[in-house]
Amino acid sequence: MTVKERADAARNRQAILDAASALFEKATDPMAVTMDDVAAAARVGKGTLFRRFGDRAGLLRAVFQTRLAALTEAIESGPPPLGPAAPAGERIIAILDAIVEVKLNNRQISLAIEHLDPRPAGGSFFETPNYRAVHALFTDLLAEIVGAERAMWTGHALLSLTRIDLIGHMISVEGRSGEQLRRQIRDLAEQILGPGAKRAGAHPARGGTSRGAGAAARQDSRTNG
Amino acid sequence: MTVKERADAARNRQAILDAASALFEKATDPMAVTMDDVAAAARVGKGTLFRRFGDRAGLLRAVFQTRLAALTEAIESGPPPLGPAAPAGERIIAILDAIVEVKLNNRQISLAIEHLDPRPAGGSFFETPNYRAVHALFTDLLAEIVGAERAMWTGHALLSLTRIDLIGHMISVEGRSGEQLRRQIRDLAEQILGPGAKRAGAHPARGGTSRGAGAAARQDSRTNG
DNA sequence: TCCTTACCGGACTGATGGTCCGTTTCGTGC
DNA sequence: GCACGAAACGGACCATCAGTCCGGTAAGGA
Repeated sequence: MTVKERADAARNRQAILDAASALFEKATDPMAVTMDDVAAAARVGKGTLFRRFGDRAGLLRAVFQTRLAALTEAIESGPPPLGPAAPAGERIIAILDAIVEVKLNNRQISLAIEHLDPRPAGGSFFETPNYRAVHALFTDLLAEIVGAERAMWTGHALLSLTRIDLIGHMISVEGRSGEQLRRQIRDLAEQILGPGAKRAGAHPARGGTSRGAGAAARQDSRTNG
Repeated sequence: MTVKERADAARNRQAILDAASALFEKATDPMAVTMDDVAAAARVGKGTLFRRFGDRAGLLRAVFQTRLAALTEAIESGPPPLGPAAPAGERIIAILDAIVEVKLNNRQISLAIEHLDPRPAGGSFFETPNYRAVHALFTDLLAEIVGAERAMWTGHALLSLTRIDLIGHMISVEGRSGEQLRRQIRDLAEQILGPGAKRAGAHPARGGTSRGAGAAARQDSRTNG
């Protein structure tokens, strides 16, 4: 971003994102979409593909990021219940639910992303910028509800309810509906948050993120993927 | 098992299991242990390896099964709190804790198993005999505690707390101790089970698994892997 | 001891992520 | 317009593996 991206480069980036997006949408098995497929569909050489996105993981994350744009925006600066003005408990539940919704609408890509090899240094999904950001936000919000001591772990636990392979299994194999599922997650989350959920953080300090809540909430909260 | 396995076949099977076991133990990255490595270490040809175990997944499961033998036995017919005589709530928590323990003691293999490609039909980890069995058992026990309606989902939720990638992340990246972690899981599980945990199923019908509890408890409960 | 049959092993294949480098295109200074 | 260096392009090429094939071997019953 220091210098302007060349026109052909920009064009190709977009072509690749579009092609990949379409391919994953169609695919019934995300692992079946190969890098060659994407390159071919985008009418671009493999070299180009890899230079722009580094590796398969980079491409997947880039594609997913576009699907998250709206949610990210809503969390960062939208109105309640997703936005910063919402009471902590409600906000957590709303975000959790929104994450599930996005994942359901983008099942293949989500699956591919959560299933990436933990091999490449710092790639274990939990170290993804997306995951770290939501988890940081959750930790922050949870501190008010379950106490700082349990906040981090509770954050992980809540997010683990949204894992796409589990969700996918319940839908495909157990025959549940998306609605049913979201309600169940919601209910369990409420139980985990406990009776304190409705009380705590009922009204954050006027005028934005002050207090401790600032630390995590300030960093961009690209959503968990 | 219809006819007796030939002597050399048995010898090779054992050699392969031992070699694989050792390799995974040593490895820092489970995906780095290739089938060729295993074959070489076991002093056996690849053909032999694949005929015996079918594919990588089969080998991994076979190896893991050996690590689970004790726990499986304890759950199926051991004394409380793991065995059938324990009150449902306590039993669930004990099993959950034991699963975490086993996974921690076999981190590499666990990681490899939970990270298998969902591609091959019926391979999504949730459809693994191991997972299905524990989940069935949990569902059965949970019916008494949270009601039949929520039993299945609660079972999944509890088991998702034991996923090795999450656990591994908390230990390696967040620097938690195994003890700390097990306590946290235990606490959260108790909260999820709710106040009913201690009450329900306090004493199973005398003389073994009668009533509804039988259905799932009866099938061998190789533990979640 | 002989013969059938299951077993063995390692060369070979196919798929795929990722690299290399000669060629092409962009964008800027003249 | 034009020339030119930098940046981007593209697809042949490479390395790595899971999984297959089949000629050779040896277990173990008759």
